[in-house]
Amino acid sequence: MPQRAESREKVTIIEIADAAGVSKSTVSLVLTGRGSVKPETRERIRQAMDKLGYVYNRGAANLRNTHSKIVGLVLNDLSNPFFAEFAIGVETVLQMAGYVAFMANTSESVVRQAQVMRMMREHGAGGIILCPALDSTPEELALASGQETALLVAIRRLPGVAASSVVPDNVAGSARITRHLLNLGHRRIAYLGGMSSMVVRQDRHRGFSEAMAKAGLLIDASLNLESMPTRDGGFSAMSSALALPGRPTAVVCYNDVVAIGAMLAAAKRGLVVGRDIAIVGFDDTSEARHVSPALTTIAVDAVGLGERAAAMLLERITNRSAPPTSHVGPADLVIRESCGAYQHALTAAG
Amino acid sequence: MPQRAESREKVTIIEIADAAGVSKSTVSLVLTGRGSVKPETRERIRQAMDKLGYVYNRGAANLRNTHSKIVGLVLNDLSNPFFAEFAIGVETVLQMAGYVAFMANTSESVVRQAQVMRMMREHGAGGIILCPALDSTPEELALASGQETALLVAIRRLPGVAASSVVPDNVAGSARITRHLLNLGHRRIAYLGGMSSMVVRQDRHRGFSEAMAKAGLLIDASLNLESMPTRDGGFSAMSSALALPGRPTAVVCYNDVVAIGAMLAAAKRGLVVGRDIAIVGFDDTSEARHVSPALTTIAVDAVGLGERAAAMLLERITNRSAPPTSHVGPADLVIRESCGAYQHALTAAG
DNA sequence: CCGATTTAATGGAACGTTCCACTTATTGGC
DNA sequence: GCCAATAAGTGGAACGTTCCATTAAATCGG
Repeated sequence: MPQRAESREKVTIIEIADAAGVSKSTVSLVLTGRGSVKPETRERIRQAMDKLGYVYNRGAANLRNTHSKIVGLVLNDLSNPFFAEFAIGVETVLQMAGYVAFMANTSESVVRQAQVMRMMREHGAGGIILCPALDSTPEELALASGQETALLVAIRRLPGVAASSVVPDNVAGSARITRHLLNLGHRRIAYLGGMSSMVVRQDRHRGFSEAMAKAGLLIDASLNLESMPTRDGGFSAMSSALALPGRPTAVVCYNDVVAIGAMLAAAKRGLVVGRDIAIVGFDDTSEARHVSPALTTIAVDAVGLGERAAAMLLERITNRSAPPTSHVGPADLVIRESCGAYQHALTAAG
Repeated sequence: MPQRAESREKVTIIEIADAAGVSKSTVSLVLTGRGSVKPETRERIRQAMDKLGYVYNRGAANLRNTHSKIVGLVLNDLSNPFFAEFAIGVETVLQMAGYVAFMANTSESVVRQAQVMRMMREHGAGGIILCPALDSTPEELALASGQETALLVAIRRLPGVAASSVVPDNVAGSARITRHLLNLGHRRIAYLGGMSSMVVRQDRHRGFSEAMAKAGLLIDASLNLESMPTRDGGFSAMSSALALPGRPTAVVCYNDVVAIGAMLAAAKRGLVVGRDIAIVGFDDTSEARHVSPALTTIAVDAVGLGERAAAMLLERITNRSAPPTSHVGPADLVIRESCGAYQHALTAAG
């Protein structure tokens, strides 16, 4: 009866060597596939490993190697499906390359972030993909990741940090969706949600402003409303917006979850979204598709960004001393119901 | 200017010792906090570590230790918000205890699952929390986790595997929501979605059957419809159900995502969910709350299950040789709109 | 002021690998 | 049949820690 694990204590390369009647060096050779070993011997060693239930000890190997096949993935908010999808993309590519991911969730806490990054370095991670927590500073990150560990900052750009980066094209996406509303005839457009201290908000708002300016429109300062980037935040900011004397006819939201909050607020006031008012989001999370009316938004392909991030990090890990690179991913307009485009088409046709 | 990382190469405990004028043993003492070291000396060592940018090497330490502070978390479907929430719960407890999680997503692939579990063991994980991929067999798992690595199976019960387990009370939850529909006067109730090979489906369907039997109702075999546990699966299964000669007046779905698919199918046939037909789910994902009409479902507290799983695993890791334990979490009825309870109350009152 | 105890610190042998420098066998060219 | 080249395999010194057995110095009770 072969293939039976029957070990009590940890079985090592040396016991395999004894069982197969070779030296530990030879076992190491078949483990790493490096030297040349007679097929017959290789087979004998393989069988000994199966029989004794051998488990390769990467910790010990890395002690000599330096090359660890571990990558850290630090997420600011795993409960947000957008980041979950991003993580899936990252993981797929890493697994393909034989790497394993240390995944951690910071819940927007910079102290947790520092903790987990330190942990990852201590475990010998060759690189870290970081979606930084809200108040991350470049200084912190500089010392949280030494030059042993390649750093890649994703999703949230972090000016002033020497690392690779992967972000969606927030400016272009925001400009795109704003133009869409302008094309539908809207002139009084609000920008709603997110705090202006957030870099992503700054980028998206810039896209909005540029599109408005290009259309020759002034921006009414009262139509720029901040909020927490949550459903509740969107709800209350939208409530304020609707109480304004000059109520907007269209609203560009910071992201989908804010937009959905805003939609609820509008509905509560008896407005039919897509007819009485246009509301659009950003991200194209799966919720955007299934909310009613379905949300017009900007798709940024979270999975694709994750894959790209992983690929770029691996490149930088293997090809050490390559300079940090940046990638800006596409941001595509997805027209659904909440912008009233179909309503509009109908009116125009009839 | 203190606190400056200025290392080119990896700095070790020995260099710290030299810099602080002590032996490596003393540095190890302050690192582990074990022996008694003069506060003054401790401080000197701490400063040397800061100045040289020392990073503790856990791989090397574990070589002696055996105790690794790594726990693996293997998820079958991270894109499902339910598992993302579960993961958050797990991670919170692990981080609190100074552990770090190796998180991996198998996308229901048993070969990926085997790969990542092997990887985790190779990295010296002290335990693994596993949400098993669909066709996992007890045999595979037995050899995928040796007796070095404590195994805890979560969410999906796996009969015949010697491991701790944490699952929600699927039978009771399903019975509960079925009784709710019976109380609303429904008699012709379908069970929809999931494949009957899935243990979770078996448990949930059993709860359904028992509640029906207790109400003295026979189950019409044509009203037990399988489907993939996805939105599309729910959609097509519901379409078939509606084409049936004796159409059901209520539908108990395998989970929320199937239920949402079913709702779409019903809406497409011109039925108003919650008035013309009752549809209920299971899990209480965040989508259930925000879909329209809001979904009546069973809440199982994914985060809580995750926390519990992590706590139980840690217990078993530290208190080695403790026998495997099981936990069955609560499953509470959440009444919203899709079951028509409000409609029903209205009718009853008027 | 002595022996016993406590405190503070130290070498050095593990831990399980890799990999370099070697040795032996085997093969090939001529 | 000889030399060179290749194939197959081997010891032993790292790698960065921990921890046991010691030592040296300080403290203490009587």
